[in-house]
Amino acid sequence: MNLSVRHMRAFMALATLRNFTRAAESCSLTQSAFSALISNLESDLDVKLFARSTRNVDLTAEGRAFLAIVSHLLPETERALEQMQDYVRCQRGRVAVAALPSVASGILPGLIASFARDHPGVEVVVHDAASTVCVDLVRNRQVDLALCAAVSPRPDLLVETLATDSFYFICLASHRLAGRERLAVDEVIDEPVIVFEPNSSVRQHLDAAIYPRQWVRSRQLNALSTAAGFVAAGLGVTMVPTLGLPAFAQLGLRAIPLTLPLNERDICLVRRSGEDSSIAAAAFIEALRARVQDAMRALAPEARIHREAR
Amino acid sequence: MNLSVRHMRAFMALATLRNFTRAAESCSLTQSAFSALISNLESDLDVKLFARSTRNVDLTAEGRAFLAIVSHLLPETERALEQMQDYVRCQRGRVAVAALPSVASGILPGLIASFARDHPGVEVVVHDAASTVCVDLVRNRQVDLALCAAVSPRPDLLVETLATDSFYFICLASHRLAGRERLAVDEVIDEPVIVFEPNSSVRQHLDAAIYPRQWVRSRQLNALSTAAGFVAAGLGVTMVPTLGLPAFAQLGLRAIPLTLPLNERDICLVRRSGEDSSIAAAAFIEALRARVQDAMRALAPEARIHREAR
DNA sequence: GTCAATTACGTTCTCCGTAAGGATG
DNA sequence: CATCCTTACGGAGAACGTAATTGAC
Repeated sequence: MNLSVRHMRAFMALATLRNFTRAAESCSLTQSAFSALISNLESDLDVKLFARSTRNVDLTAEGRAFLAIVSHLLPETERALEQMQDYVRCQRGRVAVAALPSVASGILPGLIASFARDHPGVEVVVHDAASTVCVDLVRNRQVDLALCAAVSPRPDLLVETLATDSFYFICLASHRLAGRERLAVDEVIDEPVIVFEPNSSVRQHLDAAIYPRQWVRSRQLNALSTAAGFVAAGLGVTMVPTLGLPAFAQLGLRAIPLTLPLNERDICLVRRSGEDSSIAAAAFIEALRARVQDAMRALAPEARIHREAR
Repeated sequence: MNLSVRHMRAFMALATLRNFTRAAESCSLTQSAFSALISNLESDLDVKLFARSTRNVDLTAEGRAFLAIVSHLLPETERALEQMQDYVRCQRGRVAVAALPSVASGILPGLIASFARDHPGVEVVVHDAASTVCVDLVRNRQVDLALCAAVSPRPDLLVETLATDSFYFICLASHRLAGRERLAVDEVIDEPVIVFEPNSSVRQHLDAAIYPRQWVRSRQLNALSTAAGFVAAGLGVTMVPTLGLPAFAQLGLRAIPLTLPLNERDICLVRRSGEDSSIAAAAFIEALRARVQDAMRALAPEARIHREAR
């Protein structure tokens, strides 16, 4: 016995309308095809479900029992199919994303908000972590994708550069370099700077950028916002990429574009290779590709000044 | 989309075994047919459910969602089909029977007990009522069948005589006729008898049997058991059919076969014509036909004496 | 080279629609 | 005779099996 949704729909139509001709219409079938369908259902179940005279159609006792069953089963089945269509239309699902703290705070909020508008019902979970942790989360299948700094190529990973980020020198408006439009590395190399922890991707990029030279370190901190407080309090200067700028958006601070030997820091999308993304994850990646560059441009102080000028 | 049990079973098999060849076997299909089946399911749902390399089969994210759905839906559907099979195998259902009190108390208990052994899960409901009420219950579809006295033929009723019943003269062992093997109507016509209510089928048959003559009525009662008490207390004699004898099975009472002009009282099966019985009702009727005569013979005092003698 | 899934292809069976048949009011 | 369900029949498409093909270890 191979009961199908078609069988149940036909049965329900006939049980409700008690008329083959109209039930057939409601199923978009000819009366004869519909008759055969019901007849097959009956012989498959090995039960007469309808007592039909040429003039009247009525449920048998067993037909009433089947009606009681199908009344529950059919809606449940159709709900299940609807649910699957929601996955296909990307109105249901789950995307887990690992991201560097700067990415998570800088561009994900706006991006997730607009993704949620297009795909209500899709849950987006964000893990913020350092680059190496992000990559491990991808490899362990704890997340669908990661947004982090460039990683060494591995056969099980698919890495794609989504955007490039550049660095800014952060100081008080009263600092001697505060009036400059752009700075070169040699102009700031002797400045004691507030640096971040060695495993942060910002620190790693900055260290690598001037290797084998080294920065003059005044302090070492963890969070961007802490560094912002220190700079605002006149306790030093620092350097951060565009994505880190929102933490420094407070009065009295200047962010000046900085030219480094290794000037661009890649923001990469990392996935497992040889594995298709879920529909929801694919849609999220599509949204990322479409909007990451714009989102980053919006964070640059030039853009901000431009916006304020309007 | 026409999801069927076959689809769900195939999906569950593959999701469980993660191997096309073995899943195909478990569904009694060749590997190629099974592959096509899964492929059709995917294209019907418009979702890739399995990520397959030539070496490995794994669920996709959407496949896992479908698994969660089907894990509930399939067992429920199979339970529903099982339930229908129970109706077919007559292990589930309901039979409503209307019967004369004498039938209900005389032969139905044993018959229902043996029917229940063969058909556990089938509920048998008994309405005991006078013949005319029984017939109305059938016509109003409140019961599937009635066991009652002969009724005047109607086009909407199907009447079948299942058994014939004969009458007995009931008296104390000390009564002047107590020693007789058989009595004729003339021998008891002048005896004041305890009669039953005019609409009882026993009364109607007894009155009709000697029409236009009439019985000498000493008392009029309703229940057989009441009459038995009266006779045992020496308050009179009465006459009942075989089916009424169990109520008089007490010490000191004699039941003597009586020959009346209208000697046989038909016990009829009454159904609605032009309508098939439910499977359960049909089985009950079958059991009735097979066992009613034996059940009635077992009630006759001759049989009882015979049993006691062994 | 072997195991496992897909593709190719011919047969069979099912499903559907047109059209004729039969029962009932 | 009009209505409504069933049966008859032919064609389109689906399902299945055999067998060849592709791909990964």
